[in-house]
Amino acid sequence: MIDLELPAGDERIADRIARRLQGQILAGEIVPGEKLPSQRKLAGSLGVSREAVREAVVVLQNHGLIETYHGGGSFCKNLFDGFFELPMRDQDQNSHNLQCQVMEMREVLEGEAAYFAALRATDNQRQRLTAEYQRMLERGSGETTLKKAKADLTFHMLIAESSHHFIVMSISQVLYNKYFNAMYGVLSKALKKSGNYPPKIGVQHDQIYQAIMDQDAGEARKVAQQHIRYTRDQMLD
Amino acid sequence: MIDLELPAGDERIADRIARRLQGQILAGEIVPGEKLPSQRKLAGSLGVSREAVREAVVVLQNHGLIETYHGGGSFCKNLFDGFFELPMRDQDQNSHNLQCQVMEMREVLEGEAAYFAALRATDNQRQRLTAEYQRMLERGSGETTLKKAKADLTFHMLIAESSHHFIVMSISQVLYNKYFNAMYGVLSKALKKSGNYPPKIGVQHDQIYQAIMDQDAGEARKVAQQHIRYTRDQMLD
DNA sequence: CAAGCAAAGTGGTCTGACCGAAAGTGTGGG
DNA sequence: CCCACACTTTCGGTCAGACCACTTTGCTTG
Repeated sequence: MIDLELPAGDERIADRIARRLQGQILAGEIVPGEKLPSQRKLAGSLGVSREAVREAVVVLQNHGLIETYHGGGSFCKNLFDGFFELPMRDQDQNSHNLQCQVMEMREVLEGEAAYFAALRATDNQRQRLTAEYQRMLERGSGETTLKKAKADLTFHMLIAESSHHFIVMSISQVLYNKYFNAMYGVLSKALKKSGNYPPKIGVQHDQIYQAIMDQDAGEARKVAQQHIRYTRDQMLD
Repeated sequence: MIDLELPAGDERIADRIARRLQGQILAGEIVPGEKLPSQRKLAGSLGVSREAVREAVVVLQNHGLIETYHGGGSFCKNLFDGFFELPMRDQDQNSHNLQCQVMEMREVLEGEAAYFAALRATDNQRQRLTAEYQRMLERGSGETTLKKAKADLTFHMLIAESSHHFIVMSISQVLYNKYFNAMYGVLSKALKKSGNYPPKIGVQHDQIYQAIMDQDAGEARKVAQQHIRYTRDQMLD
């Protein structure tokens, strides 16, 4: 029986197993495509119950490290397989719902961020905003959706920082960090609908940029909200 | 026994349960911080084994939606917890700057909360809102400022819950829990200026209440924002 | 009213079992 | 010799019941 008592004893056994297997995968002891030992064998060799192993398997599934087939076994996943199909997975009602909620929050949040950024952005932040905006213009097309999404995120995050508003910034960070996938999904949907990056989005980015530069806070809020609302509408059927 | 056969039958039961619970969380049926039914009760009410429920719980844990404690139960997690951590002493809560920012955030946040509450509040929530509103009316004066602040908080939190908007609810909770002192400070200042509880606040509460009851979402947002803006103005010198 | 203790509630783990799907095995006929 | 078919084994999915450890609750007692 293999010992896995190394970590603190107050950790769930399933998590210890999951960590152990994940370590083996990352260390290359288990190669992508390779079949894992059956749950019963793992349970036996580790000296734990099968349920503990099963919960560990669920953890690794959710981490995207393994795939299991009823009657077939569990297999180490190639992390690059399906890497480019990420946006369309999770097309269930829940993720659609979450995407809606994120965009609804962004509408007011980025409105405020733009408002305060117009009022309080420092010269340095104005320069960085200009630089980032130029980069977005130059690259324009010919980029992957993912890169566009990241550029979009950087632009909006810069605005949030420029707002000098602790709470707006904090919420923006959480939203961007935790729900990037949801936002990315929105962008993908919008892209698939209109064929390519809607030119209107470029115009809206320009309006936001100009309003902030002109220190026209009210206008900045208005166009920022319009921008998010437009993106959200693109997503809806 | 509750039916969860809706999705394709080839999906694991645990995933169906996880999706169901996630839906309830996003829809605001389970509020951040709220305790979930015990695994045994869930298993019983859904007509499945406890192991299936346990695996669903593991899924939601990995999604960061719930937290479970040995012997304590599982709780819906507030995803925004811990992100507003900033070295902040208690007296900082009285800083003019922070109070301003809290009220600025509240203005948009409670606007949205009222908007969605008008659209989606359940009958039960309408009743509770009515009851709470009645209590505020009856007690009117003769209370300490602290109690008024708490009643105010309860009223607004009830609206946030009625929004059935996971993100709006989460942010409201964090704001109310973390910055209650700051909000209390605002109210104190307003009180000291005008001598007593401004009657206009009562009128505004009534407007918000009525708009939600009338399911007039746009009006609800407008008057809620006016209410916060008015309170904030009272605070300013 | 407070402190301490017993009971109930709850998650964590184990055992054993059955089902259906997939994979492996052997046998028969071409 | 190879292929097709049926049988057996293996495997994951689900269920039932049990026991342990920890937390919460509530009641008793000082």
